[in-house]
Amino acid sequence: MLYADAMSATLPPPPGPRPQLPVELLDTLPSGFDPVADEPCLRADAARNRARLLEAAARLVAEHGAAGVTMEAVAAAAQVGKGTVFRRFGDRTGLLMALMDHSEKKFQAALLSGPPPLGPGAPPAERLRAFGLAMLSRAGEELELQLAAEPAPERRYTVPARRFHRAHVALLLRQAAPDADSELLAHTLLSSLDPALIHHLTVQCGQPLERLERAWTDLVARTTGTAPPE
Amino acid sequence: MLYADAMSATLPPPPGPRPQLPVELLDTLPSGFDPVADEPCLRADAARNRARLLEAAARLVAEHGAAGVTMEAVAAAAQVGKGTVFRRFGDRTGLLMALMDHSEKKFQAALLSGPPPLGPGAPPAERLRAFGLAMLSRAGEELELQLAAEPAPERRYTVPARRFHRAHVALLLRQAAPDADSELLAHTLLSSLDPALIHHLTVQCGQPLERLERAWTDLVARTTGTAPPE
DNA sequence: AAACGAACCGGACCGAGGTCCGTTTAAAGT
DNA sequence: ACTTTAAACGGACCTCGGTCCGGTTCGTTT
Repeated sequence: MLYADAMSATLPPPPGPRPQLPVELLDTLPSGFDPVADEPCLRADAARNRARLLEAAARLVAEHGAAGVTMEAVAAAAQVGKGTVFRRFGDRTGLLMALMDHSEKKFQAALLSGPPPLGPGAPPAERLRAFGLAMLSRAGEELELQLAAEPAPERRYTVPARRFHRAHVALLLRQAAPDADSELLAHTLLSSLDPALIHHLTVQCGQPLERLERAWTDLVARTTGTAPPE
Repeated sequence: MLYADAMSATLPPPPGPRPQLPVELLDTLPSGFDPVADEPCLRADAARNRARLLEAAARLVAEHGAAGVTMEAVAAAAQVGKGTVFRRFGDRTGLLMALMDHSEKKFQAALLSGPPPLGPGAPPAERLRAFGLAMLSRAGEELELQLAAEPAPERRYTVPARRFHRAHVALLLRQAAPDADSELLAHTLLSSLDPALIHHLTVQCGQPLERLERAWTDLVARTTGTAPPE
């Protein structure tokens, strides 16, 4: 199942060789859990600092907004050296994405094994519709973080979370629109849920979320050729 | 005509009040041309430095790629102070976009008054198709620059060039798919021509441009409900 | 021609992301 | 307990985008 690949960690294993084990659930599970991958098995101090850093970062977001999350500030707030932040999260984007990891993993779980129509059980077109609505709803909550966490253009489409979403949408499309290029069409559909676009439409243009929801529903109907639900 | 608005200059007039005159063609015309707008009427030294800077920037792109275009390097190469670069172009993104202005203006002219199917005269769905193919072709040429010129997420959808494209696509959609939310659908269609996506698919995934072209054609057909041209 | 003011110039300066490398330390082996 | 080693640490350091402000220049007005 190619889902597994996309489920992988936010941060690519930076140092050392790593036996392939894509699924990483480190901070929802007791440390030392994973019997195969050793990447999540951080040294005691490293794990402690990682937790500290995430907590500090979250606090900074709450207090000063995402723009206030400076690598130096996070390091200071966690009483840790700056280098440690970069070693753990790679770069600012990595840190911000790690901050959203919980929410993302929960979402992915809902897609894979939650109740329909988001999870399996509903017809593909309807699951697609539910997917978009869920994404819009998520954006409503952590839009600022999603914006701030946007990686450089060259990396944007290789972010694990996005690859997962793409694989999910492509899978549904393959069933709902068998004659289309589901891979590329998945890209297109996902693009219309881009946080930057949502921000532009809602915050900058003052459009209500409902309009975006209607547009998504309509888009799904058009591309899959199914009739829109009234 | 709401085209006019989107045709406006790459850089918003930073200092002083400006009588509304949207169309700006400054560097294709002798300076001092515009009888209404005074923004393009730069002082002699300013105009000279602007030209120097653009030339220097273009040379740097040619020699070291877009990544080599450092504001300081450009300033040095143009034998000009760093502050001057920022005064003229606002920021790095502004400079890079100015570098693409010629090509963009030509493209816009082709859309507005060029020969069909890109220009007026062809049925809307076909013009849409031509638009996407033209965008893909353009991306093939100056992809690197387009990537480097990508603005921050909050500004991405307010860039004049993009607003123009959006208005154009929305106009065509209003005819080709009257029952859709043409504004939002325009956003969606445009997103699938995003330089970052094109880069990802062609450079990183090695997909041939033809596949993207087919996907675009198919997408237009699906969303407008018209039959795809065989 | 002289004076005037707005626009422009330039480079010192700042903040933030990211790198580097000498030092420390956790944990595995003896 | 002692050695060893790979990993983690931390903060000095670098680069680059962006700001600021005192000095200069262009174009105009009298």
